[in-house]
Amino acid sequence: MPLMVSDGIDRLGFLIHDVQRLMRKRFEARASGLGLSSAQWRLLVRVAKEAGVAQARLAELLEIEPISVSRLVDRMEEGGWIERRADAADRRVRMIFPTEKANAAYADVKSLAGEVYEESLIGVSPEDRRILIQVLDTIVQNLTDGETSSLEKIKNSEGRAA
Amino acid sequence: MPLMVSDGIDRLGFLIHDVQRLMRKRFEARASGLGLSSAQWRLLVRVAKEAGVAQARLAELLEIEPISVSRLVDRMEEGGWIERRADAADRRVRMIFPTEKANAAYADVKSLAGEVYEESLIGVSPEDRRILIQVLDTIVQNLTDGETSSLEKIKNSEGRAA
DNA sequence: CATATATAATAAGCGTGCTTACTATTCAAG
DNA sequence: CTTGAATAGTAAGCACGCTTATTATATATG
Repeated sequence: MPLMVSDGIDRLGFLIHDVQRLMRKRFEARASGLGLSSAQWRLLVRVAKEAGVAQARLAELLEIEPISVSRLVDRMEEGGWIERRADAADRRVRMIFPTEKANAAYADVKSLAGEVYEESLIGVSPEDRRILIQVLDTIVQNLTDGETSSLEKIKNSEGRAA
Repeated sequence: MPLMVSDGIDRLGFLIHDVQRLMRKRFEARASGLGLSSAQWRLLVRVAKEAGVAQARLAELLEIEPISVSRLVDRMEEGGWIERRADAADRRVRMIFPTEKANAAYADVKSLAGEVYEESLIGVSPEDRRILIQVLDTIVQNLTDGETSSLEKIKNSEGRAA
């Protein structure tokens, strides 16, 4: 018996899930005074970098559905973080701008997120941190392109079975 | 200028979030035929390993709130995956058992999860996989114990300010 | 111009997590 | 036994993701 490796890969999904939940929880505990959730923070980062962006474009950037953006923007508008403005050129479009309040909070929340990351990584070497980020990037890529992967490909080739 | 490293740690939260969402999506696309969501799958793994477990204990194991277990179990009972039984010794307790249907599906879903993990990790060396799991374990530990970390400690010491 | 198709945003309703508040039961103290 | 605290589970209602369907506007084509 060749020393079964038991590398823990079978726990990958559980681990990722736990890490995501714990990091979100920790972040929101810190940012609760500001009234920003982590989802709202993600959106705000995009809007800060690209003021006036349309909701549809935000959905693409955040890789969530337009309806999710719609309701997130609802609450953030109520919270005074962003404002919707009409686009003169295309009346279907709502352009999203950060408010003064958002711009003022931006740096603070950014460093706050950094604190959470540092707490997460206590005891992890710089080299392992580098590998972590690199592997996570790879996973995102593996699961993003294709988007349907082998399953769909099999389905698509079924037409000419014989 | 000493070659700014730009290690991408500032993206850690975004990356973890994306990976979790993409893996869940991929898993649920595969398992949709079975009618099991990833949350239900996580619960089922625990119940399969520890038949008769109480809901409160499940909440501990899964590290979610008892009310979340309650509603998850509601839907899984409706779906015929588990059943609640009364505990003769303590009438407050509902013991959770997997059904035959659950036991039959267990191996299938397990290998299905394994497929998703493998797809995720295409192009990642065994050594980097090992480091990934190890670092994720460390992060969970860092964010779990303490549970409140420095913030609460500061709060607790405020009583004797002067 | 009229009609068909595509796109931007929203509405309705579900799953899974949460917080807060409640009921039922158990257990400890008097 | 009775009172009071702790525990197991649930109810109600919110945030954020989703799917599916609808409305308003743009654009392409007859």
